[in-house]
Amino acid sequence: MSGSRAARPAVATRLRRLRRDELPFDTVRLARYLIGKTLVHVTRGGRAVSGRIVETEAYPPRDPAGHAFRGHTASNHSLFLERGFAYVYFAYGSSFMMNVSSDRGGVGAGVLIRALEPLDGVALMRRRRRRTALRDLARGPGRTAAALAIDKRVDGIDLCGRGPLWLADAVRRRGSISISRRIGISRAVDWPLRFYERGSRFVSGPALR
DNA sequence: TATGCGATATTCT
DNA sequence: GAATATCGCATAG
Repeated sequence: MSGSRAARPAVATRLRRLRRDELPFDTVRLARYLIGKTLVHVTRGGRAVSGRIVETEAYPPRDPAGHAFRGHTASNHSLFLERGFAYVYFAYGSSFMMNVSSDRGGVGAGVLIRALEPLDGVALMRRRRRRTALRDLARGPGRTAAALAIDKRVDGIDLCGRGPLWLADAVRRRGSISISRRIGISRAVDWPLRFYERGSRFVSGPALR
């Protein structure tokens, strides 16, 4: 039931925030780098919700499947920021999705955050996501945004700054990284640009192994 | 577990 | 008007 207010200690708010100079410029390297790191969102009331990043997808410069492919527009502006900013968009009439901008300013590229292993604020995530199993709270990009209450309001925010949404160090050493094709796209479908922690039950897509 | 399908809003054509 | 970096429910096996 939702009455589990056994407030677990907030792990993520004690983690060191990532500095921009630690983030790789290269989109693929950034996508790999982010596996195992922590994403934290503190909303009104100071409640922290966080998770371990277990799945990412790279959308490098000149990628036909990337939202920046047709050039700079008002809606994809955040993809053109320097690395470490949030690009949030709304798709399919129901889901927000978050990217971490990559590469240098003026270059449109980013890393889609596809799945998290919940850490802090599980009760709050459950409330936002309805009665869902722990495994499904943030398994998929739309679910991740919903669980963390990520929407257009945080588009363009600096994930290496002092704002309410940020990237932090890993809570523990990560497992090895597996690679696959990306999910849900129709162009450049064969490019091996999806990365996930091998064996994690919190990864989206068909059950692994 | 796997597959299929409808819903839904924003963006670009 | 078409397409979409998805989700949740339904159904079958």
